[in-house]
Amino acid sequence: MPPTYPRGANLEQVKWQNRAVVLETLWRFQPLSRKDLAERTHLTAATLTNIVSELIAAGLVHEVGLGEQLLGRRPMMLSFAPEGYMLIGANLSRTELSIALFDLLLRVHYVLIRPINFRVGSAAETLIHLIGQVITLSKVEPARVLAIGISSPGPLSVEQGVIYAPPQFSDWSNLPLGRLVEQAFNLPVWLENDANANALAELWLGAGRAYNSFIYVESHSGVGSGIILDGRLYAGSAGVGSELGHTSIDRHGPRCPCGNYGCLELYASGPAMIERARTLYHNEEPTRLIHLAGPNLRDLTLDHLIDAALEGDSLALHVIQDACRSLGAGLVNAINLLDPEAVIVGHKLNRLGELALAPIRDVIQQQAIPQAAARPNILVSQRPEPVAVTGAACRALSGLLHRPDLLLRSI
Amino acid sequence: MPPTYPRGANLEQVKWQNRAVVLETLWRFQPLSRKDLAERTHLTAATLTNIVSELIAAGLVHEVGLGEQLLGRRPMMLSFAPEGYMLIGANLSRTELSIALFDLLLRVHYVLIRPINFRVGSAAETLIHLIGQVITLSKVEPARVLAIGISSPGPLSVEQGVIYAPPQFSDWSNLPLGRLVEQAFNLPVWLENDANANALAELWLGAGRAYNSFIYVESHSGVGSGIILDGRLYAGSAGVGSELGHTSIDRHGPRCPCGNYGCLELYASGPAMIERARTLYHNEEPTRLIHLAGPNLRDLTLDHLIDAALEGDSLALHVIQDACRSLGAGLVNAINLLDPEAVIVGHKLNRLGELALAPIRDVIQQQAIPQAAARPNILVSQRPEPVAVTGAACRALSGLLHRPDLLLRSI
DNA sequence: TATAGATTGTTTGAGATGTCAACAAATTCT
DNA sequence: AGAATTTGTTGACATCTCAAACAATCTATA
Repeated sequence: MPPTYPRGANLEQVKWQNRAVVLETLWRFQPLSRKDLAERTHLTAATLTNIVSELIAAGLVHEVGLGEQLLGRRPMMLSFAPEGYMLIGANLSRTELSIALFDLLLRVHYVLIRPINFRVGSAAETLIHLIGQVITLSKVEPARVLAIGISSPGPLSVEQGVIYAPPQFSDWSNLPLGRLVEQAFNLPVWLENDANANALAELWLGAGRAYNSFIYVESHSGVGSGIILDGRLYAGSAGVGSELGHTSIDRHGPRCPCGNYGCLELYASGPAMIERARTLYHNEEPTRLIHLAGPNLRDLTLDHLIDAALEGDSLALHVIQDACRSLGAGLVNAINLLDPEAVIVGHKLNRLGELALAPIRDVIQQQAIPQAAARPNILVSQRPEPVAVTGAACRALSGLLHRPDLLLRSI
Repeated sequence: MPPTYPRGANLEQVKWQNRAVVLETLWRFQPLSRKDLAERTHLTAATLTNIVSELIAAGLVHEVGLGEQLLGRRPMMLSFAPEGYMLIGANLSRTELSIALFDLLLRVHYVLIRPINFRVGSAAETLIHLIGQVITLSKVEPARVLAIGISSPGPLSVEQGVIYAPPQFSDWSNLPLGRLVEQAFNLPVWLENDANANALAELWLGAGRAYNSFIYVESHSGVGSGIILDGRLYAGSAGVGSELGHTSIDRHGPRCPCGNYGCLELYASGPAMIERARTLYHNEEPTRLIHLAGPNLRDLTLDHLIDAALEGDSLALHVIQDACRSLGAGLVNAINLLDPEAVIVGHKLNRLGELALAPIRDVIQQQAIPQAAARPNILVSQRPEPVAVTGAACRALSGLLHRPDLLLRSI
C-alpha cells in the first residue's frame, strides 16, 4: 500500500469536524454550558449558539437547567439527551454472546446473554437474530437505534469487518460479520477487538477519562491489550490492535504457540496462573484453594485463584503476584517504547485492587526509565457493569461522535 | 495535566492546513503537476491553481517544465525552488559538533565539523558562534535562512528546547538551547533527539519514503530508536522519544544502568559488541581483528568489527550477527505492539547490508505474529551524507512545512 | 428599589475559503 | 482540419466561522 497523504480540508469538513468536537467534548465533560464548550473547543460563543441549536433540534442534546454562577447571568447547562437515541453493543466471548441496549449516556437498558457453540449453527444469523430480539424485547422504537458495536476476541480486520477465527471454529472463520449485520439492520456497524474496545471503555467511562494516552491490559484466557494515543485508539497499520500479550519478557523462556519465546501471555494469562498454581500445589500444605477447586485443584479457575487470594490464601497470592510482576515486566517495555501517561489494568484482575497493582507498580517504578519527569500512573479498571458489552457500545459511540453526519442527517 | 480536547477548526486553519498539505505532498513526491497534487490532496483543481500561485509568488515553488502525457495538454510540473531559501542543521554528538547549510531540497551546501569538549567552554555560545560561522563562510544571504534544526543524543525536552545532559557535562545540563539559539538568530528552532531526527530523515529522504509507519533503530554507543506513526514522528506523552534500547529482551539478563534487566542495549550496542568480541577472542584463533585493533583487541571499535566482518572474519561476523539477533528480539516486541509497515535499521550497521539484515529478518519472520496478512518489511537505512546533520535539517524542514505561515508571511 | 457591573447567550452582517461549472489551452489521433 | 482528451483558469457562489453590538440575567451596592 503506497503511503496515504494527508488530505486537504474544505468548509464542509470544518462543519462536521466542529460538530464532532463539540459532541465529544460535551460527552466527556457534561454537563457544560455553551460558554464552557466555547472555551474547551476554542470556538467562539456565536458558533456554539449555532451548533448547539442544531444538536438540540436533532434531539441529541438537552438543556438540563441553570448552573451556578457567582455573578452575572447563570449559564444554561447542556447534556446528552438521556433517552433520545439508543446504541447496541454486542460481545462475542469464547463461551457466550452478550448483547445490550444502551442510551447515548451509555447506560444499560436491556441485556441478553446466550451461551454459544462456535462449531454449530450459522454464526452471523445467530447474532443478527439476537440483536433483533434485543430490539423487540426491549420495546425500543427501532428507528431510535442509531448504531451497533461488536467486540470479539482475536484477530479481525476492523476496516473490513471480518473475523479471522481459528480454523476449528469454521463457522466464524473469515466471516464478514460487520457487513452482514450492517445490511441486516441498515445501521452503521463497528467491529473491534475486545481488548481494544475495553480500552475505549476506559477512555470514555472508566479510569482513563483523565488521560490522553494510556496502555490498557487485561488478563483472562489470554493477555489482551489496547493502546490509547492522543485520545484515540491506536489501530496499527493493518487495523489489528496491539498484542502486548505476545511481547516476550524472556527470550530464553518457553516457546509460545505464536512462534515467539517467553511471551507475556505464558506467565500472566489465566491458564498460565492455573498451571503454575497446580505445579506449586503439590509441594505445599493444603490450602483454601482445595475447597474451591477440588482435589489436586482439578477444577481450578482464575476466579478461584482471585477469591482465594482475597481471602488471604498464600499460594494463590503468590501465584497472582508473580504473574503481576511478569505483567509489570512486559509493561516496562511498552512504557519505555511509548511513554504513556498511564497504565490501566483491567478485567478480572481489578477485583484484586492494590493486591494486583502493587507488584506491577513496584516493577515499573524500579525498572522503567523516568522519561521527562514523571512515570505513568498505574490504575485499576473502573468500567461499569455489564463489562463485556460496554466496550462494544463505546466503540459504536466513538464511531458515531466522529461521524456527526450520521446523527444529524435526519433533520 | 488534564486531557487536552480536540480543537474546533475555522477557515483560516483550513487555509494553512491546505497549504501545509500541498507543500508536504509536493516535497515527498516532486515533481508533480497541479492535477497530481489535486488528486493526492483531495482538493479541487481550482484550489490548486490558487495555492500554487501563492507558493510560486513566494519563491518556494518553481515550474520546472512540461511533463509527459499520452493524450491532451501536457502538465506543468512543479518542484520546490532549489535555492530560494536555506536551512541549518546542527548535530551534537559525544565528540563533535556538526553544522551544515541545506537548501529546501535538503541538499548540502556547506559543512562545518568541530571536535568539542563537553566539560569546557560555554556550550550555547559555541553552538551559536559556529552557526554564525556557517552562515558567513557559506556566503549565503542571511535573510534567506529560514530555520534551524538541532539534534542531540539523550534526554531532552522537545517542547521546551532543553537538554537534560548527565550532570558531569555540567555545561550542557538543563540548557535551554532551543530558546537561546532562537533568540540569537530570530529564527524558528527545532530541537530533537538524534535517533528521532534520523527516523525523520528516513521518512523524508531515505528508506522510509514509501511507508506511513515504521520503527527506526540504530546502534552505536547505545541503541537509539524513533517511531513513525501515520507519517508523523511519535513524540510520546512527555515529548521524549521512544527508547527501544531500554526495552528488555531477557528479564534474567544483567542489570542495566537504567534500572531494568537485560535491556537490548546491553546486547546490541557498539560497546556491548566490543566487549563480547574481547571475551570470545581469548578462546579463539588469531583473527583479522588483531591487525585492526592491536593485541588483545585493545583498541577495538565498532568500525573495526564491521570492517572485519565485511572481510569475512568469522569472530566479528559471529559477534555482529548475535547482536543483530538480539536486535531482532527487541524489534519483535515493538512490532507486536505497534504493527508497523516497516522496520529500518540504520547508522553504522547499514554498511553491513544483508549481513546485518538477514539475522534480524530471520528472527522477526519466525517470532513476530503475522498481523493481518503481511509482516513488516525489514530495510536498511538509505540516508545521504552527511548523515549526522541530515536528521536535524529534516526536523527543521518538517517543522517548516507544517507551519506554512512561517514560509508565506513575508509576502 | 434603582443602578452599575459582570457574565452568558444571540443576532446581524461581513469576510474568507473552497467548490462548481463553464471555458480556455494544449496536445494526440484520425 | 477537426474531434477527442487532458490540464489549467476564471468568476459566480454557497457556506462556514467570526467580530461586534446587543439582549438577557444575575449580584452587589447605594
